[in-house]
Amino acid sequence: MKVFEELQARGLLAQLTDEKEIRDLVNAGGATFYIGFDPTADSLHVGHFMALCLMKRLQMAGNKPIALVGGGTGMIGDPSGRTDLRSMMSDETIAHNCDCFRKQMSRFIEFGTEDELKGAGNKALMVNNADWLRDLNYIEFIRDIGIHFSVNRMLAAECYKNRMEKGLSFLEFNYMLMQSYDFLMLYEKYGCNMQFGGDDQWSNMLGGTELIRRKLGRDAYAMTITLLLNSEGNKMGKTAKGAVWLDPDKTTPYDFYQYWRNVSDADVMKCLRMLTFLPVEEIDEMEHWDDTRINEKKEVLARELTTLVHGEEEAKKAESGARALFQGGGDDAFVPQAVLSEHDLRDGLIDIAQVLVSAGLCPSKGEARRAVEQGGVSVGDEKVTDVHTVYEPAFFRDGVLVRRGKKAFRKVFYDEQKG
RNA sequence: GGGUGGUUUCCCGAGUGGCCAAAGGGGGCAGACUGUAAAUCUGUUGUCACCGACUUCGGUGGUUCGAAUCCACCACCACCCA
Repeated sequence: MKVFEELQARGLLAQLTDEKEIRDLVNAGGATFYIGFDPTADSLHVGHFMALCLMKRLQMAGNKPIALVGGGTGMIGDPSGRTDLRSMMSDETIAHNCDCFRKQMSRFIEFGTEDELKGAGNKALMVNNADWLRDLNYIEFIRDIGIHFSVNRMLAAECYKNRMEKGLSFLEFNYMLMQSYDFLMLYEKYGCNMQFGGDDQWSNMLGGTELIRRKLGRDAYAMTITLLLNSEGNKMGKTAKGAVWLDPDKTTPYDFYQYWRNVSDADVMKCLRMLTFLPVEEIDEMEHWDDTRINEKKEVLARELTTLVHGEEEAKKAESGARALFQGGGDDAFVPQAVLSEHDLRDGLIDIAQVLVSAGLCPSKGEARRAVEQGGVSVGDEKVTDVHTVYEPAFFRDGVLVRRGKKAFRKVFYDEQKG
């Protein structure tokens, strides 16, 4: 199976400007393609994951990837799918975020130099559109680029529609022009003939192919990836606490593993297909597993993805920790830990609410107290029923498993040296 | 530039002088049922030294025994007219 067919089989492809051309180019390894990333945070998250995988797959098939970070467009903010104005960022923040992106992306794709990209190889390149957007001359820009855009057509575009009610500033309205200009620049500089992106980027991407056609009379192609939505129709990778990050300091490998271990039944197969690198045949096979093995599927999903992002060792630890907590067995050395210190003591003792808060299991003592009152807390094997329960620090010397609710665990230690 | 309406707790949204830590819904959390799923039901949802105290209703001042509620100014937003 060639790449294109594989992508298709995994249900990754959403819209394409020219299916036949794209298939031939991509399968022959003849594409130099780019995907844009807005540097809105200092880590990539699950929402970027599919794009990374796509880059990896295409690079493995011999195509040349360009990762474009939107240092320039990031200063404006893409109005697509948003209902409010995105806050602008300082240069330093953007530069820092770009660095972080590069580091994380290196796990997936192989970067090289500019010359390598232009030459025969297919090492990836990372570029920043601030390099050409920043010093644009307004008059020249609107004369050379702006003239090719029809406001009427832009307003009809999906990405601006939902903003028509809420209000859309001229600043943001320019986003499409800049993204189109990016494509044009990359085409001229590196012969970049294809752009990929999330399905919500479709209109912006078309803007680019059209601009290239008008300015240069050449064909360029665009293709979007299906947005990964859960069965409720929301973007995946978001939790109540925010995004699921790829950075282990922002989302621990254990939590990352748990996120996938807990996807709803309805979403498992879709995730396996779209996100993992397991052979399509193997996934097709899993389709026929009977319902009792649903949890097995979830484990496969969680293990595969955690391995991709954090490495095999971390994935094993996360799995082992999870098994220790939920199924007995596994090794509880890998359960997330927390350390209490002298600061947590009151009269030489520590109360249950403080334990929960210090261990990061509850955000406030009020909530901690409530959790206890509602019977959701246990320490060791004992369910805690009294809010006023106190412990000797020595009790935690060798680590005690503290549990809040069904899924939040922490192995708690006491160490007076710490802090 | 002119006019009108608005800014409430995580979100939406009630509240127009004391009975307001503030209705209702969503979301979150906990419990029951389960499969670390979904659905459903129940409880809960500002903070703390939690029978009590403290802080919150765009900002700053003011009126009042007492303000989210009244007044003044400022900021921001939406809609209409130019």
